[in-house]
Amino acid sequence: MAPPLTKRQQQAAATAEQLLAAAREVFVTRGYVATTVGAITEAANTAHGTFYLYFRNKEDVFGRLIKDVAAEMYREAQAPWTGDPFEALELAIRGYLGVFAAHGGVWRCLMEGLHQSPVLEAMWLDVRRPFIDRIDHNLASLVAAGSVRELDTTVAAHALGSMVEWFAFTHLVLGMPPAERRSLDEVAHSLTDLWFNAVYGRVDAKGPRSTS
Amino acid sequence: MAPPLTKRQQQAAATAEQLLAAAREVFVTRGYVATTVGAITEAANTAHGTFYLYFRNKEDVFGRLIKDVAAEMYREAQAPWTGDPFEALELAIRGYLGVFAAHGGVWRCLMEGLHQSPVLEAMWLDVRRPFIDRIDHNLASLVAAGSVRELDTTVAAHALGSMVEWFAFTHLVLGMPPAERRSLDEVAHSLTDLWFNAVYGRVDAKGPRSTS
Amino acid sequence: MAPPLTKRQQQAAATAEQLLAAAREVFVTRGYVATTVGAITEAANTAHGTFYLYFRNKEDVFGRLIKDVAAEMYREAQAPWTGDPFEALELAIRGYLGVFAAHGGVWRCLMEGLHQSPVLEAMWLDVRRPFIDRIDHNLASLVAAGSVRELDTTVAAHALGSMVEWFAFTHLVLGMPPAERRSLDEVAHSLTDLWFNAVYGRVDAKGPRSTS
Amino acid sequence: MAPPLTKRQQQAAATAEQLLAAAREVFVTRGYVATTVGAITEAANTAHGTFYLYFRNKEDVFGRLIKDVAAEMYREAQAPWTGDPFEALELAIRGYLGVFAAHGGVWRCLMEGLHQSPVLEAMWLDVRRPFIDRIDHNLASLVAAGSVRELDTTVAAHALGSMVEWFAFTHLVLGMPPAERRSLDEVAHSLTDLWFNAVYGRVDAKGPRSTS
DNA sequence: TATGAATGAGGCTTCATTCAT
DNA sequence: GATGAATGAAGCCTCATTCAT
Repeated sequence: MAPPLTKRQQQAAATAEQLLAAAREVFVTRGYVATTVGAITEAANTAHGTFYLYFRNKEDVFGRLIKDVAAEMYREAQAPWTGDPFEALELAIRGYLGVFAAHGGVWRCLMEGLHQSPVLEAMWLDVRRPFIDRIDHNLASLVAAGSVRELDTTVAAHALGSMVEWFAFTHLVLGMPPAERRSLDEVAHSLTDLWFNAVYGRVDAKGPRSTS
Repeated sequence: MAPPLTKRQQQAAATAEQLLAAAREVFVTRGYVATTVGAITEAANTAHGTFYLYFRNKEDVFGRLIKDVAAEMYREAQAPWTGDPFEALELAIRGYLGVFAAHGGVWRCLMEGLHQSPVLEAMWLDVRRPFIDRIDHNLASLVAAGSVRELDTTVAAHALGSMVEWFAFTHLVLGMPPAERRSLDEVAHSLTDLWFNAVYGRVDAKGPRSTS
Repeated sequence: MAPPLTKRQQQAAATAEQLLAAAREVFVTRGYVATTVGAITEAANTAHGTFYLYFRNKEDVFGRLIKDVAAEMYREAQAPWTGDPFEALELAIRGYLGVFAAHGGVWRCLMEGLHQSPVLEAMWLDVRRPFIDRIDHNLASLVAAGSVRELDTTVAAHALGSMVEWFAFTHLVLGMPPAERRSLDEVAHSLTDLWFNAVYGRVDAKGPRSTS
Repeated sequence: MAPPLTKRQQQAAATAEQLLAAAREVFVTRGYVATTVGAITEAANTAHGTFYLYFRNKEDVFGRLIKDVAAEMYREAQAPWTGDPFEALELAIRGYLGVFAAHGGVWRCLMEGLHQSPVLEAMWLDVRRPFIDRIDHNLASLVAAGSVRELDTTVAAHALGSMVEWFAFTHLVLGMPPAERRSLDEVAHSLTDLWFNAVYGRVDAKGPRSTS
């Protein structure tokens, strides 16, 4: 099954891995812009030139890292979404926040790199898309089933995704105040509450008075 | 009251203004990282060295710009919030989106610069705070008045603010798809609908199952 | 007579040939300086290191190529030089121009490489020498036979050789204007006319004034 | 008349001159390809970065040098071309050879650089053109006056120019044998003799027999 | 023989910052 | 105040060459 690797190929793979790991390390600690190829090779204990055997440049390594890391993160963040809707949602949001808290450095770097090249921007949007699409799909099912009011599911999916994502970023990565005084569980509960009402709410546009 | 300015001081003030304007221009078109002091002085038609008479470095000018520009933008984005709650909210959100659409370059640069130094990060959070605080305050009033259910108004304020902010950024600045097929008004309406229900919703956690 | 080659030796010879052919190809298309060992091995479909099994470095391969290629070209350019002197000369010159036109890339590279190392310079001069010597020899015969005036045949040989060579290079390789509007035959005729008169001319230094 | 230069401008001009002189020195001794910006600034006793204040890169300095130096050389090589035609021609050729002998290093470098970029190639052709044009023009006058037979003056001008140029290069710069045993005067005389006969010759194409 | 991963020297270019004018 | 020439550190990238497999 596994292609038989020669010793050379193993060596090479190991070097690539070493560089990738070093790159991740350096990116996380110094940020995207401040990271230099020299810093990466130094951390990887390889010659400077070795880097260019495996990557075209900084953007290139970062791109590969994004694909690996971000995909892994969005995956990790996806709870099963079965059983009681509220609980399922809460679990998912809690998972997402957990990932953010655990991989803050990566996330911060990703958010930074995003601005440094159209390629990385596109890459990020690509990695993020499935996450949003999943929300969209779920909302569409609910609307189709008549469980929730008519709504523009695509905009809603992006908006709700953005809510959690940007809240998580500003609080868990940038460390804004509320996060400090509340547990992840409390925050997750609040976010779920908002999301849940935003979706299942029956308040019509003319105001709260008509609420059942 | 105002101390009479000497000719020199007027000159100096004019030069500073010139540099500031040029910096804004350059930051917006090239982005934070790609902007160089040389590009700014060139755009300002001043000598390279003149820059350092007024600013310590790039971070310094940018900091001053943030204070001016971002504050102005968050201010511009604030509708009066009177009359019918839904309409007031919609107006506010619509205003916010409008500002984003109009000043995309500034926002993009702001979001980018944010990641380039702790000082700028703090500055951005400072500029942003009043915007969130205002939401928090409004929510708190509603809760106090019993108009809406009990909720963690601070977390909610951050979450809702994040929702609009990050949605606006990804769509109006990065140009994600939904924005292309919907008018600002439509998007504003959808966001308002979500926000409104999130706040005024009465769906309790155990509820939706019974609504289906 | 020929020592029977082992399988290995055949292999090796084939590889060397492959590299040589690839080198020629690459040199012609990229020029001497721009050619890298990597480009050669890539074109030859061999490992990078294999190159060093057969050549010391770029200069080395190029040297061998010169010997093969340039000698072949100078040979190709030599018409038999029998029969009517003018026609023989014209044929020879026409042949020379033809070779230049056909192998422009090789010449260009040769002329370039020439400047990159004393060794290559000497090599080129060596390859070129027979070509000049032949002219010298022919001129000497003519002088000895009294068919042409006394002249420094060696200088004349170099001068006339240079005339054709450099004209051919500037026009057929660098593409200077006259070449574009004249056929090779026309140019060859003009050159032959000049050469012929230069050699067979009887105009003495004091003469032309009386011809006017 | 002279624009009054401030001290600063004088300084700057001096630096530029320093760099230019250093560049010339380095180019001549190391050749075009082997010359590095670092070597130039070192020779000029300036910081590495200073170079880029005055030139875009190596090609750029070289281009400016060509314009200065080569033009100067072609100019120096132009004798008045009056009085006795043979003597005038001999003088011109002698001057040309003298220039080559004196500025061999520059010429060698020029011939080398020529191959390293289309821009430099074009530049060389431009500098050279007037030299060829002048010959063409003179030949055309002679033909018009009936002093010489009908001939393709343009091709002849290029050919004769090439003869002297390439002979000079191979002998005075590359140091081919004949130059070592003959004085510049002797060589000039031989070249003039060839040129003169090539132009004023009346030998018709069918061979020496019909010569007057 | 052949391979190709690894090395590291070397050249290029940009720019923030200083300082004499 | 304003100028702009000069500096030199810092990053980028390429390649010739070696050597263990």
